[in-house]
This record gives sequence, structure tokens and C-alpha cells, in this order.
Amino acid sequence: MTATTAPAKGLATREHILDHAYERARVGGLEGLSIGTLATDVGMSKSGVFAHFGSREDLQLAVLDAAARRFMTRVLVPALSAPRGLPRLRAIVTQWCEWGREHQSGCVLLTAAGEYDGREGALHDAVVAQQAGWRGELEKAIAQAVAAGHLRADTDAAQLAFEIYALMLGLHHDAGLFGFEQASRRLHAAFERLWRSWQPQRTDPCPP
Amino acid sequence: MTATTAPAKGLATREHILDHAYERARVGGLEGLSIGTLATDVGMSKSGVFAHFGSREDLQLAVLDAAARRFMTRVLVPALSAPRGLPRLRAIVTQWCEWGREHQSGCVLLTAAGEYDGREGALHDAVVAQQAGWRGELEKAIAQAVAAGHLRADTDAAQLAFEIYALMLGLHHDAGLFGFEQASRRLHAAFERLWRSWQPQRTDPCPP
DNA sequence: CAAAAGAACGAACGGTCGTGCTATTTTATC
DNA sequence: GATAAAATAGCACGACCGTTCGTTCTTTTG
Repeated sequence: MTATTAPAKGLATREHILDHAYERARVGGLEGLSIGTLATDVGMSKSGVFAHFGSREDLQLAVLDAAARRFMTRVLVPALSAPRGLPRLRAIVTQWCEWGREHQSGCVLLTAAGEYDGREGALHDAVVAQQAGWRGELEKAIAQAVAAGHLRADTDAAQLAFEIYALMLGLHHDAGLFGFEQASRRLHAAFERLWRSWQPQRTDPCPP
Repeated sequence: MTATTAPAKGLATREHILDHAYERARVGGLEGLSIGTLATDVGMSKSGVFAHFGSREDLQLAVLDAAARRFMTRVLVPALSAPRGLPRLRAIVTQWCEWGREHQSGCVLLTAAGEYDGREGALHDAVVAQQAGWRGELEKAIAQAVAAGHLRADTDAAQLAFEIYALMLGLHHDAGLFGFEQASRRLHAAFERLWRSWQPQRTDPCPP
């Protein structure tokens, strides 16, 4: 009870269940998650799995949270080792694209956004919070790039974040339907154009 | 049997069922469609509804097809009255945006793309065909704008179509999560920048 | 070692699912 | 109006759903 060292052996299986649930949710979405099939996956009984979460909705929330943590660990954290400003922003995009490559079969966060955007409830709120949080991180990185003089001083951070996010949605969409490689090429071409149109000043034309 | 005039009274109810199914699918997706709840909606028995389609998958295919027809009627057809080239392309975007406003609670085509992009089967194939078809229409309109000299001669139609589509995905995403008006403003700002960066020649800088 | 706590099982519940059957009613044709 | 055909209802089925409950096995604690 004093929680001396690490008695929680059951927490490990909970994590193990979440691993399988995450993989299932990538393909079928959070709405497609079923405790029965999940129990078969991990080799447990339905009630055994159920006991770890208390309800299906809590399971879905746990999977969503796990997905968000994985995303941050895989995309944001590595990018933080790049210097502030445009390099870090580009690193974020690069890592994000890698995330997309590893999640061609479906991304839980994006699927969830589509599943709960029109509804209301705990899932909806969690999705909105997660998306707003990530958008905030994007805008922060953009603001730093503006402050460092890597982007035009009049840059609308929210606007640029929207456009970046839209391109990543395009990547995911096209990758799922027409193949990742083609989509990836289009994405990079679009970003090249995007960075150019937000760069601080035209250096090439008409030197006075 | 010779199909003289129009004996099919049952076709009308089939269309009536599809209307309700379409509305349901907007919120819950094609995967969330259930024959039981649909039957309650239209005030019929489950088996009565079922008989019109023969299987749930055929119902889903019918709804997908109905959605595609509505989209074309609502977006492409009105835009065809605009003159070829950039005006028509911009009309497409405008109508598409209106479509987005009317489908904030969810668009069947986009939801279906997310639901079946990783799987395989008749639904997947139908979604891919629908998406590829629409992308083709976009590229055709772009090619006409290039031919008319409204866009740069070296324009990659597929690339521009990708970027347009990505922005519309951004609109749908943000509209569902953060509200349509804000998303719409961001979309228009993005398009303004987009058209400018693809316009045929720089008219303003450094006249020789 | 004994006792308390935690983890997992197995069976069962009420529901809903899609899908077949067989009647019954409605519609169209002669 | 009689008759054939189409449309719909009613019922039942097996399967799966999330959830609850009581029991058993394992682990930790005193």
C-alpha cells in the first residue's frame, strides 16, 4: 500500500493490452474496437480484459491517449533536438512524414478525429483537446521560427499551421488510396513551395 | 415485362431509404450503418428494407454511389457553367467549399475514404474508383486552365490537384473540430496564396 | 505460514447485428 | 374485377456485442 518498489504486475498486462488495442484501432478505428476480439488477440478472457478498463469507452480513451503519447514521442521529441526556428519546424515535418510512412494502414489520431468530430461525449472532447494541443505545438514552433527571422515577420502562425496540417492530411489520404511513395513526393514538392512563399524576404529578384 | 412506362413504384421507396441512409452515414459512416435503425428511420421493417438491397454491403455501395452522384451534382455540374480555365477551377473550389459548409456533420465520401483505405473488398475498390475519378476531374480542369494560359505552362496538374485536395481536407478537418467559419477563413487565405504561386508569370517585380 | 489483495477466468445476461424464410398486403396488368 | 407480380411484414436463427457476477488462481503483505 505504501507503494514501495514496483508491485504493479498487472499494469504490464494493461500496457500489453493497449499495444494490441492500438494496432487494432489503427485499422478499424476506435469505434471498431471490440473487447471480444481484443481479448482473443492478447490470449485472455473478455472479462479479464474488461476489468482493466471498466468500460469500453474508457478503453477507447486509453487507446487515444496512448496514441497521442506515441505521436509526441515519435514526432515532437526527436524534432526538439534540432535548433529552434525553421530547422526545428522542418524537423517536425520530416518526423511527421516518417510517422505517416509507419502508419499507412491508418493513424488512430486521424481516424478518431473523423469518427468523433460530429458527435459529443468524452471521446469527442478528448479528440478536440488532443488536436488543439498538437496544433498549439505547431504554432509554437512557427512562432519561434518567426522570432528567429526564419519566416516573414507578418506570418500568421495559426494560418501556416493550418496549411501544414492540411498537407499532412493530404499525405495520409493519398497514401492510403494511391500509395505512400507517390503521395510523399507530392508532399515534399508542396512543402518546398510552401516554405518559399513564407520565407522572410525575396533575396533573388531585382537587386537594387 | 416490356417495361412500358414506369411501373416501378418500389424504386421510389428505395430512393427514400437511400435518403435516410445517406443522412445516417454522414454522421456514423458507412460502417456505422445498421439495417435495423435505418428501418426504424423510414418506418419499415428490417426485412422490408433489407429486400431492397440484398445485403448490407450492397446497401453501403448504394449509399456511396448516391453520395458520389450528389457530390457531382452539387459541385461539378454548377461549376461547369463557368468558362473553362481558372474561372471554372475557382468555381469548383467555391462549390466544393459550399458542399463542405452543408456537410459539417460529416461527408460520406471523406469518411468512407478513411474507413476503407487500409482494407480490401468491394467498398475499398469503390472508394478508390470514386476518389480517382474526382481527382481526374480536378486535373482536367487544371489542364484546361493551363491550356488557356491562366496557370503556368509547366504546371503539374496532379501536383496542384493534390494541394487543392489537401486544403479541402484541412477545411473539413478543422470545421469538424474547431468550427466552420474559422476553417473557411483559413482555407480562403490559403487558396489566395496558392493561386498566386501558380499564376503564369510574375507581372510585378523588376521590369527590365 | 497465514491472510489479504489482485488478476484472470467462465458463464450468463439482455441487446443488436445481418440474414434467411414464409405469409400477407399492395400494386400493376390484362 | 380477376390474376400475376412485386413489395412489405413477421418471425426465427446464429453470432457477436458490452457488461455483470461469482469463482479460482496468483501474488503480495503482515
